[in-house]
Amino acid sequence: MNKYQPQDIEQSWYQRWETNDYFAPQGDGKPFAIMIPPPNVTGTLHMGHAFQHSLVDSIIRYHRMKGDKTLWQMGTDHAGIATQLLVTEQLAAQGIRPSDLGREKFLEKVWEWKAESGGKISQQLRRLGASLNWKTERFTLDEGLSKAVLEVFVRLYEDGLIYRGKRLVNWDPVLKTSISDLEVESAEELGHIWHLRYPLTEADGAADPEHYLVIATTRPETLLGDSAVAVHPDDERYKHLVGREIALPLTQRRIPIIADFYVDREFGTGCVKITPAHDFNDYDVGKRHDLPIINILNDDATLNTSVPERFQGLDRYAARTLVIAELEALGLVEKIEDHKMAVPRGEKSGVVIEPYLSDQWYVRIQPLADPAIQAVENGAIKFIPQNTENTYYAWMRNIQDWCVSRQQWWGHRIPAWYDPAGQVYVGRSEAEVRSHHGLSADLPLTQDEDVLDTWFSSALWTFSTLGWPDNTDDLKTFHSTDLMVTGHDIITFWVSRMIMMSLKFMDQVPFHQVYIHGLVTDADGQKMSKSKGNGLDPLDIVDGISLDDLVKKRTANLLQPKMAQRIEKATRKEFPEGIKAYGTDPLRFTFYSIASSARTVRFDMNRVEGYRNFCNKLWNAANFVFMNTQDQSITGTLALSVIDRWIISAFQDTAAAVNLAMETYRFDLAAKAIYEFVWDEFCDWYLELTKPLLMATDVSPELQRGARHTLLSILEQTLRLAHPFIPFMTEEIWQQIPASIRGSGETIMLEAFPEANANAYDREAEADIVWIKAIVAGTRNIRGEMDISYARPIPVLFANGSEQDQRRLDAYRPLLTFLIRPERLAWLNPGDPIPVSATQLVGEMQLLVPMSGLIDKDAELARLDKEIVRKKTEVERAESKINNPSFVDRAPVEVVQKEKDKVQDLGHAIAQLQEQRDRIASL
RNA sequence: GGGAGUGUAGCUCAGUUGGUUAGAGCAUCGUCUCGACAAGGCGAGGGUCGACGGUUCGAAUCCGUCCACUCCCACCA
Repeated sequence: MNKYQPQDIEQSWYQRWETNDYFAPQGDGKPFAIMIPPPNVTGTLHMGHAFQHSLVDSIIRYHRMKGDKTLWQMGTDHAGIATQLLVTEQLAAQGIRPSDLGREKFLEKVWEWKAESGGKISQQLRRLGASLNWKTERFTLDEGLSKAVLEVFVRLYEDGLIYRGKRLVNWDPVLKTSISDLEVESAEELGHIWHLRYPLTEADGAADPEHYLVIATTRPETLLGDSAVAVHPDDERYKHLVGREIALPLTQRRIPIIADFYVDREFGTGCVKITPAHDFNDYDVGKRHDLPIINILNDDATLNTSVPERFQGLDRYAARTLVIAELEALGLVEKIEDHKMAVPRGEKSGVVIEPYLSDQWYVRIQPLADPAIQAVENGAIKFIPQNTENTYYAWMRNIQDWCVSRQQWWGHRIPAWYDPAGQVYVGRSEAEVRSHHGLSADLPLTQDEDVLDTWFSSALWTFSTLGWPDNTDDLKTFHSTDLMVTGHDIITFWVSRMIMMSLKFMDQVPFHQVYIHGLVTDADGQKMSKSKGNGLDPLDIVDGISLDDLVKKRTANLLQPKMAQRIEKATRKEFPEGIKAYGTDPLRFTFYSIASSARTVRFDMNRVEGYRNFCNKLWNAANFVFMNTQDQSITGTLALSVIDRWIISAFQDTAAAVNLAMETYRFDLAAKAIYEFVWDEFCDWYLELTKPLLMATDVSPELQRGARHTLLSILEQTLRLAHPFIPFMTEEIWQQIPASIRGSGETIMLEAFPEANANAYDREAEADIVWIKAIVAGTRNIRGEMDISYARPIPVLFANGSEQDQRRLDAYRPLLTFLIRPERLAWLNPGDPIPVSATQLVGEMQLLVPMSGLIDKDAELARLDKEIVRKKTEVERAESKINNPSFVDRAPVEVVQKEKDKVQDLGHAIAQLQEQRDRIASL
């Protein structure tokens, strides 16, 4: 075998798997299905994806190997706003505006773009090794899914669960569309708060220059849309003014002073301007007091015709400047203060969001939410880890009607038509609408211009991908699906809506379990993001990237070009030599290792390096196995030595641990169990212990065959156990295992996943190996501490041993000789003279290395002292427990006995060591 | 303001229902090219488990208070 070079083996295997259709559900096993959270069709793979899909792939491969009829459903999302924005930007670069093209031409461009770049993420998923069923790949805007969307919308409408209404929504003035609460991100920003004087009116209605209320606002331009000033009903300062009027500056309007409990007396002056059309709270106040709702904005956040002419057409911020200037001229600005406040920005556009009054479609959510809450409460759906269900409950128990219309072009167009009188008809098509409502053919109907929120179609994902509304075989077989794997940020957007829609239309939960994984951050715990320039492309870890290319990638297309320099500096510091090509398997193994139940997982390149080393270790171990088994007989009568029986036994523990870890989604523990078995047991001990056996000339052929067989067999089983995590290299090595061991299967992917075999445990062999390890470790410790080269043979003597010790020494002398390189191994009988020696204890037995010429007296004294002190502190601790009557009384008998045994054993040990120490000291 | 989480070795993290000498990887120090592997072998050092109190025979683990950090939701104009 060659050196371990992941890039040599990974690509070709994936192609073979896919060509041979190994990813398709097969067999008669229990169905097991996971739907991929559909990535944006025009997107690229980021670390979060790579992490998530690696986790899912291991689960899928695990179930497939277990014999389940396993489906990992592939699909992509049309990602309405994001994709339309992307294409709009592309066109802008060519100097084209969407409005120049018109709806249809623009959509053609988007489909073109999808055709061009839509395959990218699929290719990246293949590089990751994701065993998705490509053959049934779906797209949220394909024909079938569009049919499902239409069906759902119409049925909801017919059930009275969809309605149209004029409300305040979050409005993105750049994208010119409504967006959902969830797509608004608030961050603290520094701004100002203006304290403005609002003059009271005099009896004749004119402004009273002497008497005014001071109101505080962060948005002075909205003054132009004020309908009232509110005070707290119990506020003694203002009680007498309720009912009087304000002469609203800059306008000719007079507005009332009202009393409402919404007002916080402690804040500012206790007077609040009320602008119902431009603030969610004010909107509610306005409703309660039947105030006029004065919309002062156009859809691009310029001021409209309901304000005085000089403000019309100004952008909201230009208007703010002018409003303040005029108020100052009038002497109505009391003061301006710096102010920290949460500013809502559009997730996609980054622009400040306006509450904006517009006509929108809504889903009446409560009737859908109630059963969805129950499904989690009664355990039909389980969240893992369980506390993540709090996020779900918090959202669902406070849920607001869902605004599902978007003023976009790219998406599912709302199936509603209007006649000239404004009457609305909802149906599956214009033809259906006409026939259903008996409309004459010459009545002109125009379809609603809006499209649906992207999450509307995603909400149907678990069943629409399987063919719903048709009752297909796939739907019957795989729904409800078994597991949904996603990040906690997506619980509200998606998980909750899938549960609601699936219960409504399938009368089934969409999935039985939801595994919520942590968020991948950089090594400093910072969220990876384009704007911070700290993101990593998973494929750059697989394939490697030069420092210059990495810098280029991170600083390209920044929203804030100013950041480029800082990002470049940080990147050059963090990756002075770029990133090496580590390969997919090591990257994947890293993901499993860091996937504990923590809410954030830091991605640390050092760990990738460590797990690359692990893969290399396994590779080289396989190399060793093949070297020692090729052209050698492995069939015929076999005899298993103690080391064979031990490693077989140890493997069962590992298999049990990995199975348990997979059932509980503890990928880190699965990875750890495999890592430790391969490295610490198989490589460090088993391979070493087989060497003397395989090289010996005086050992029976049966035993040698047994060792060769076990080498191959344990390697083969280990490969199967590790396959869900490191699929490529396990396949590559597995293919080289002789068919007499591995069977005639075509691929490791479809072989059985190992389970612990209760009959294969051999505790006796395990105990013997523990003994051998202790002997070897004892001499190694003396060698290491005394600085005795491994090349120099040392005499090793055993004193005070039991019969069992002697039996073991006789049996394992060749093994020990190989591992220890002693000058001799000698058993001392009681009464034999004991030379002054460096000493290690193995149970009661003393392992002695005579000091003559080898060992420094002071060094050995120091070594013994250290050991004696260590044992003494331990014995003291145990003794204090035993001497405590309440411990002896109350602790379980076996715990007490354990402490007593410990004191006794340690007592003997200390006595022996002390004796040795005294002898050496007296030299 | 409401909710959740985290704090264990220099760094990143395990630690399963309270009973281990508190572990691992990386890093550090020493040493070794011995028949798979220097992307390696062997040996070693390193922690009053955030702080304080409580429950208990016994606390990293359970409870309370506090400190520090993180995230989510709702936001005071």
